[in-house]
Amino acid sequence: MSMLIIDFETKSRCNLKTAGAYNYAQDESTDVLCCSFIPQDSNDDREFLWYPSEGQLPDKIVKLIKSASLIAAHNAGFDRLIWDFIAVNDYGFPEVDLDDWYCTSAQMRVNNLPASLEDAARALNTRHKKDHRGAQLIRLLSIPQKDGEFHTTPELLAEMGAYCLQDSRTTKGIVNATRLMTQTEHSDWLNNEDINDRGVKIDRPMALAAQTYSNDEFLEIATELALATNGVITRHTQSARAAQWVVERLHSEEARNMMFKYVAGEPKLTLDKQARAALIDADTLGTIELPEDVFTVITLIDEGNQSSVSKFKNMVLRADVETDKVQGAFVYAGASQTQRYASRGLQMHNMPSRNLYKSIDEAWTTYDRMIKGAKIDKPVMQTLKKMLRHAVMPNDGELLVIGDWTGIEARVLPWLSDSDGGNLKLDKIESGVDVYTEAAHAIGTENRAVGKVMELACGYEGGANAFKVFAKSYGVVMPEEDIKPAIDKWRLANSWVVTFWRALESAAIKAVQNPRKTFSAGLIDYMFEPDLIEGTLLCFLPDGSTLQYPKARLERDSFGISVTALKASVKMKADADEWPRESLYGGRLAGHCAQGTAAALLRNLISRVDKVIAHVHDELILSVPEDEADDYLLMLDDAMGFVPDWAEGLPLDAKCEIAERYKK
DNA sequence: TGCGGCGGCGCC
DNA sequence: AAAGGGCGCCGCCGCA
Repeated sequence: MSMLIIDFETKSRCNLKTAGAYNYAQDESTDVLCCSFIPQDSNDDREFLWYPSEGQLPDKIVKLIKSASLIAAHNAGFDRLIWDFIAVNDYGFPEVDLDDWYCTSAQMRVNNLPASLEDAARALNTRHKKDHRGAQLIRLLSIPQKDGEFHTTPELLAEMGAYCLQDSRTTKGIVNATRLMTQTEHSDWLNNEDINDRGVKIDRPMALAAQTYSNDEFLEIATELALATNGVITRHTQSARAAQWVVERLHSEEARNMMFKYVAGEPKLTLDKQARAALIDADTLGTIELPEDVFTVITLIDEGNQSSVSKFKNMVLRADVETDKVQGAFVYAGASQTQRYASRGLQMHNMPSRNLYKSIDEAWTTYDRMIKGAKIDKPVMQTLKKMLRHAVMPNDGELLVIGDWTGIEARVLPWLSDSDGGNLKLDKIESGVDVYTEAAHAIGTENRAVGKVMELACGYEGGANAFKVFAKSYGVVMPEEDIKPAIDKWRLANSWVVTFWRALESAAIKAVQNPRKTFSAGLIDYMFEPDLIEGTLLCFLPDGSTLQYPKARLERDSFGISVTALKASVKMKADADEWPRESLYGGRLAGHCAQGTAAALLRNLISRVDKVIAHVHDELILSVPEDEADDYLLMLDDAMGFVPDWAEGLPLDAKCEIAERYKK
């Protein structure tokens, strides 16, 4: 295998960040500034740099490309588009098959390292100092200047070339300091590129109308806020100011206490959604009395705080002008701890799903009003929020087929534990026993909601805090002194999971103590590889895929020894000298294994199913020709119920439906 | 003016 | 045995 690392620097009038890579690459103003080529082989120190001013790509580089088995780039999705849309047509670059692309950022993510070149290099200590000049050069050369023209200074271009080469050297460094993607990972990455190319069609007129409504509403809210607060608060987003303003106007200690949340044990003043709900509820019940202006302010902030509405804006900015499709929304292994997918740009993974319209007819009624610009139900922001999913639509002449796995993680966790108690739980789930009611009984209550909160909050070693967070969102109230005993009772009734936490933790510790030997917990295997990334703890999931914990080591704290490792998702602070770390206690390991295995199931499903346009962790969305929708529905139902060889004994069940619009 | 940190909010 | 975990985006705010 010979890999050629390439890197484009480009310029454009199109805003890459807001328009996305697909629009950027196809914008007529987009052009190449330079491109670097470096073989990945550490024994091969050739380097090539090409500028468009040299004319067509020289033969020796064309030969180099043709002799390479893979073309690698950091965020190869971007370089692939520049290559296909610009370099092949304008500069004689040879065509490269999709299958021959390789993404080094994806390689960082499968190694559980930060995705960006800069951060991956910092985490690996291969390059410490942030390259401010690089960012400066991008501002100088890649975007139009104030006069609307681009700099063409040869000196600056030469500096950009050097910067481009340096990036490729850094890429070569991090590629060779970490594990390459396996064939399966590479093929899953390619499947993701396919989905990104396909795109998600959005309803442009509806998204545009939504923006008009929300702009008007934001203005109105701002005016009323300023009026109610004498100009102290001028926007609903001024959270610190609003919290201060409100707390100063509360009469009772009890009311003020509702405005504190605890972060790492420290009390913090907040006027977040839960604090607002608590204040309003207590006022309604009469246990506290809110001054009228405070009530007004809280209500206004509630109405304004529908951040999801900004997705309408993203849809319009990112949709292709001709096809109305948003491409490139998914990131393979974007969640590096668990290898779940992430979604960016038009973030498909956090569309509002609660308190939506009960029937699609109600949604269509609102839709008609929106398209006409007529009045829609108040509060306006809530109405728009309800409509957001429906702005995602099938391709022309097609229908959506949506499938949703039932309680996937609640099944995966007991299955992974490979225990009698876990199997009993699976049997109950399969035979339709209501596990929430049962959990309620286990802790001595008939209240099913309490049981639900216990099940959701406790599976990953969550304590009283976790319980409270879930309890609030499900409207469950439990006296403080009852919480801890309830958790203890739940753990007693689910001792298989407590055993599994301890087993995972112990296997991880033993693995680090005994390099290259395998230690099991349930269906999970751990092994420590001392020569990978300063020592990496490998976690093998049942499908053979791995979760990685780089720079793993044993650390002693007040409770004893535990494994700690680099935490990719927390950004290293500018003045820090080591990348942030995390402690791998049993509950956290269990969470990673359950999410990771669910993600493995989804990847497996995606590799078997055609016409996928989107997915949301346990949900798959296809766009299929209308007259084939019934067939695809049956197919998807089968595909989602199919249990791969490696998952024998795991019951899978899905709800699938045909829909004219995306919905919950 | 640009940035990094942080609070807030949405989802599974 | 203490600990929910995993994300991305938006806007504010303080600092350089």
